[in-house]
Amino acid sequence: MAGGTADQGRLDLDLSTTDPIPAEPTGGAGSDRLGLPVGSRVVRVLPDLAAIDRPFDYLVPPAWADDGRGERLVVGSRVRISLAGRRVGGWVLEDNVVPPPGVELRQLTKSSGLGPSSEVIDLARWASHRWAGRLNGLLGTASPSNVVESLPRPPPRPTVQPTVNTWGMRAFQVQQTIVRLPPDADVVPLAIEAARKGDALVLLPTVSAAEKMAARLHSKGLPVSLAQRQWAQSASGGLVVGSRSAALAPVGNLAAVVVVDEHDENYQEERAPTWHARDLAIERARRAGIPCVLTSPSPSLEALEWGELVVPSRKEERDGWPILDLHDRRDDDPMRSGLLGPRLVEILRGAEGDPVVCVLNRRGRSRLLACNACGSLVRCSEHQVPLIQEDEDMLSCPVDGARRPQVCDECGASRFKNLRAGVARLREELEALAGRPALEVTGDTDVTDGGLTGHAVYIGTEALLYRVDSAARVVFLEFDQELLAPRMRAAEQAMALLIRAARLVGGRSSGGRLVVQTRMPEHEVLQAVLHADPGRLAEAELARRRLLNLPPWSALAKVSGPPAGEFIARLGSPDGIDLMGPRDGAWLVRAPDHGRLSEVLAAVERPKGRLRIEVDPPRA
DNA sequence: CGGACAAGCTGA
DNA sequence: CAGCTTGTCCGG
Repeated sequence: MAGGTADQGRLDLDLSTTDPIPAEPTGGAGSDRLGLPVGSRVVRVLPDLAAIDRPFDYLVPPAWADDGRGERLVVGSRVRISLAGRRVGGWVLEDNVVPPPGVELRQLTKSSGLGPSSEVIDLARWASHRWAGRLNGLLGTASPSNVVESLPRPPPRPTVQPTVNTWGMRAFQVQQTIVRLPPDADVVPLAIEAARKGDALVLLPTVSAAEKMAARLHSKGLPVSLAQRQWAQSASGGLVVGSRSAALAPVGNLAAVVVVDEHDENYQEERAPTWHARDLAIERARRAGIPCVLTSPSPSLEALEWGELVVPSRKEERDGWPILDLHDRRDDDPMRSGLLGPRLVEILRGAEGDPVVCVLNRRGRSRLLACNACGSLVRCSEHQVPLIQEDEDMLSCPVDGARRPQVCDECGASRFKNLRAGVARLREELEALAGRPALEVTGDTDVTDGGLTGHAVYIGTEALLYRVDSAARVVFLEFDQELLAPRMRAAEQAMALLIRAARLVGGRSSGGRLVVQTRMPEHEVLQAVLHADPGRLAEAELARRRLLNLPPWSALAKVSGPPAGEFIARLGSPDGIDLMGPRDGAWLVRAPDHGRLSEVLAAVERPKGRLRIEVDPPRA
């Protein structure tokens, strides 16, 4: 991203730098001065090499003008170039440029077919600035995996009946809508409504969800293509369905965008740049002036801030959430009960149906302590996170390291119980209690295509929720570590787990029931599910973030890697920017908004080395 | 990224 | 000081 902002007043330390000279807007006059044949065509090409984020100029071979290749070569086209003696791929970023004087141009080696449109390239440029990363990775995501020489004929416009669904109709009445749908709601009507607008993009959090959606829309006679596999067909038009990467897919004449389950963390790229498909979809729709509809059972704060909330009827929403059984572990004898509360016995024996899926997250190293006398969790009164027992009688806060004596805030007792237990032993206890075998599912348990079947009781981490297709009951053995995880989005992430589980058991109208063992039954995540009212979570979370000046009230970036200190030093202390850290070698940069954050990050000359910048850090 | 070249390290 | 390793620079 050479396009640094001029108003940042970056010092020119070295006047002899050979930055690429921007093309003169005056056109190709004076090419004789460069020793080029008059009329030669020069294009600016970005190499497809991870380490190079700078374009180079190449001559279009004159012979291409005669055989049609020259005409097909446009901004976005994939080409092969010779760079520093080897052949690499690249994208044409600009056409008819005036090369900087004094360099001997090489010719393009080969034309490799179509690439992203200039609209998508501009969108990718925006994203590379927004998430402070390189352009070529985004262009790779936006490009076909094989050479596409031409596009198929656009599909005929389907004739689609308007939906009779109330929220389906309301969704597209304004340009920016977030539709809050219960977990068991079917979003096909929204996709169909989008198809009525014209060519449309439908995003889902995973490839398999996208495949299922595509199959269903196809069976309704709609012209569907999967963005991942059918680049050319997507580019020709129709309904384009895909996961995160589809935010950059070509779509004929894009007329509407739908993002299903926008709260899902799969929409964010894990590697830097940590771009978010929901935000990219929003920006894409905004630029095109077309409607964008997001859906979620529990919309993110970002989505709520962005669009107009559409809510189904109270009855429809309530029926679509399962019943939540809260097992308050504070009532249990803290000396004797482990992770298996007394009320689980009947469920594990199958009295309420099979299969029973038991979830226990072992992520995180910190132990969870509960008071032996009153059963309350031991946590920091300031940061609300669980305290860690460091030595015999001192507790420390993982957020700021403050230490305090080992005394229960609630009742003054000083003996605590470690709530974490070995999972292998837990399975045995589970089997003993259930009176039948239980299957432990770990990351490397093999799963047949259709998901796990054939067992009555499963135990595993949250990954289990992605391995099983349906369940009679999902039991969260220890949910408090999710609620209290020392991460900004812990509550939303805990909610996402419950949504996932809700889909396995179905809505209350069809008998769906979740079981959560907790010592915090009043927590807003649990209350929101209990009352099938996600607004309770959003309201509490928004207030909490406001208090701490966290997103969406501000914008964050995490800077890490060996050169992070140098980067932060070069950043200085610009207006409105807070620096926090270092913590484990990483700094947090906070700005009032993303515009300012991106601007500040782009103004710093990056020190060399493995610097990692995560805008909207997923684990902050 | 990967090649070119320069600057450091080692061993007789 | 040759011969090798490690680091830095740069590509049209």
